[in-house]
Amino acid sequence: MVDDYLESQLSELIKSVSDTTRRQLLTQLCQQGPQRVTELASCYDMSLNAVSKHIKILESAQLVKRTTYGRDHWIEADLHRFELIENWFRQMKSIWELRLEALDRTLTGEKND
Amino acid sequence: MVDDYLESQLSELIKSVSDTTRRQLLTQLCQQGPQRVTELASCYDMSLNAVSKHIKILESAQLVKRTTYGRDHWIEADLHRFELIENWFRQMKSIWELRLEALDRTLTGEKND
DNA sequence: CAAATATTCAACTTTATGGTTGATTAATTA
DNA sequence: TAATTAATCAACCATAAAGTTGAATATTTG
Repeated sequence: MVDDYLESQLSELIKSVSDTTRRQLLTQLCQQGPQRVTELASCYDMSLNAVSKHIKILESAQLVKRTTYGRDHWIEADLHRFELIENWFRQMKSIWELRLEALDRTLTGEKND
Repeated sequence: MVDDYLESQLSELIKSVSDTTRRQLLTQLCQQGPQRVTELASCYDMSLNAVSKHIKILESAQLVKRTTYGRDHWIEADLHRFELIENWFRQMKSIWELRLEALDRTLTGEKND
């Protein structure tokens, strides 16, 4: 009964932002706007290839999009997909809080009898 | 200038919810309240040990807490730490949206000159 | 056209992750 | 007290993840 597709989408999305470098890349892109791969890479203490891979991971999670002009690839943040994750968190918290409130009512003693 | 401690806390938290089984465990705990390890494990198609490990991961991310009575360990969801993740998402989205709005103003043509 | 540049692809290494089984520890119950 | 039960620990395995280097592929520029 659990939506496997949503579940795996959620896993991919969450994993993609679980890495510090990728979170930094996203921050950088949100703050400074679209940038080329080499530009992005210059900020990190790792090979261009490593950064290129991180970008591909963000891309396949649909958190960035790529536009290619000749040999230059422009990478741009696209946080629409954040909604999926945020919904999950919101939903979890509401279930959790509901139980706590119900428990609280029980402990305080139901007034209705 | 980046807070390394916060960063690694965030990574640990996000990683801990990036796994489907752990998300399911959390859901189960939020919906049904505290449960023992064996009870929890009975719902999954994997060994008790595997589930026990998942619980430990959630525990060290401080998303569940454990209370021991004799040989029974009661596990309870505790989503207070969600705030950290939610703050990050909120902050990212606001940076992203700010840039988009600024860009939009630019394209529409600044009225101020 | 040759050299330089931007990027990815491929192969490899190391370490982390998610799972297993078998043994151990501690608490309960018959 | 012996057997059962709840849970972890330890060692292991397979796969995934994060990084490296070197080569390949386009595109641009001198």
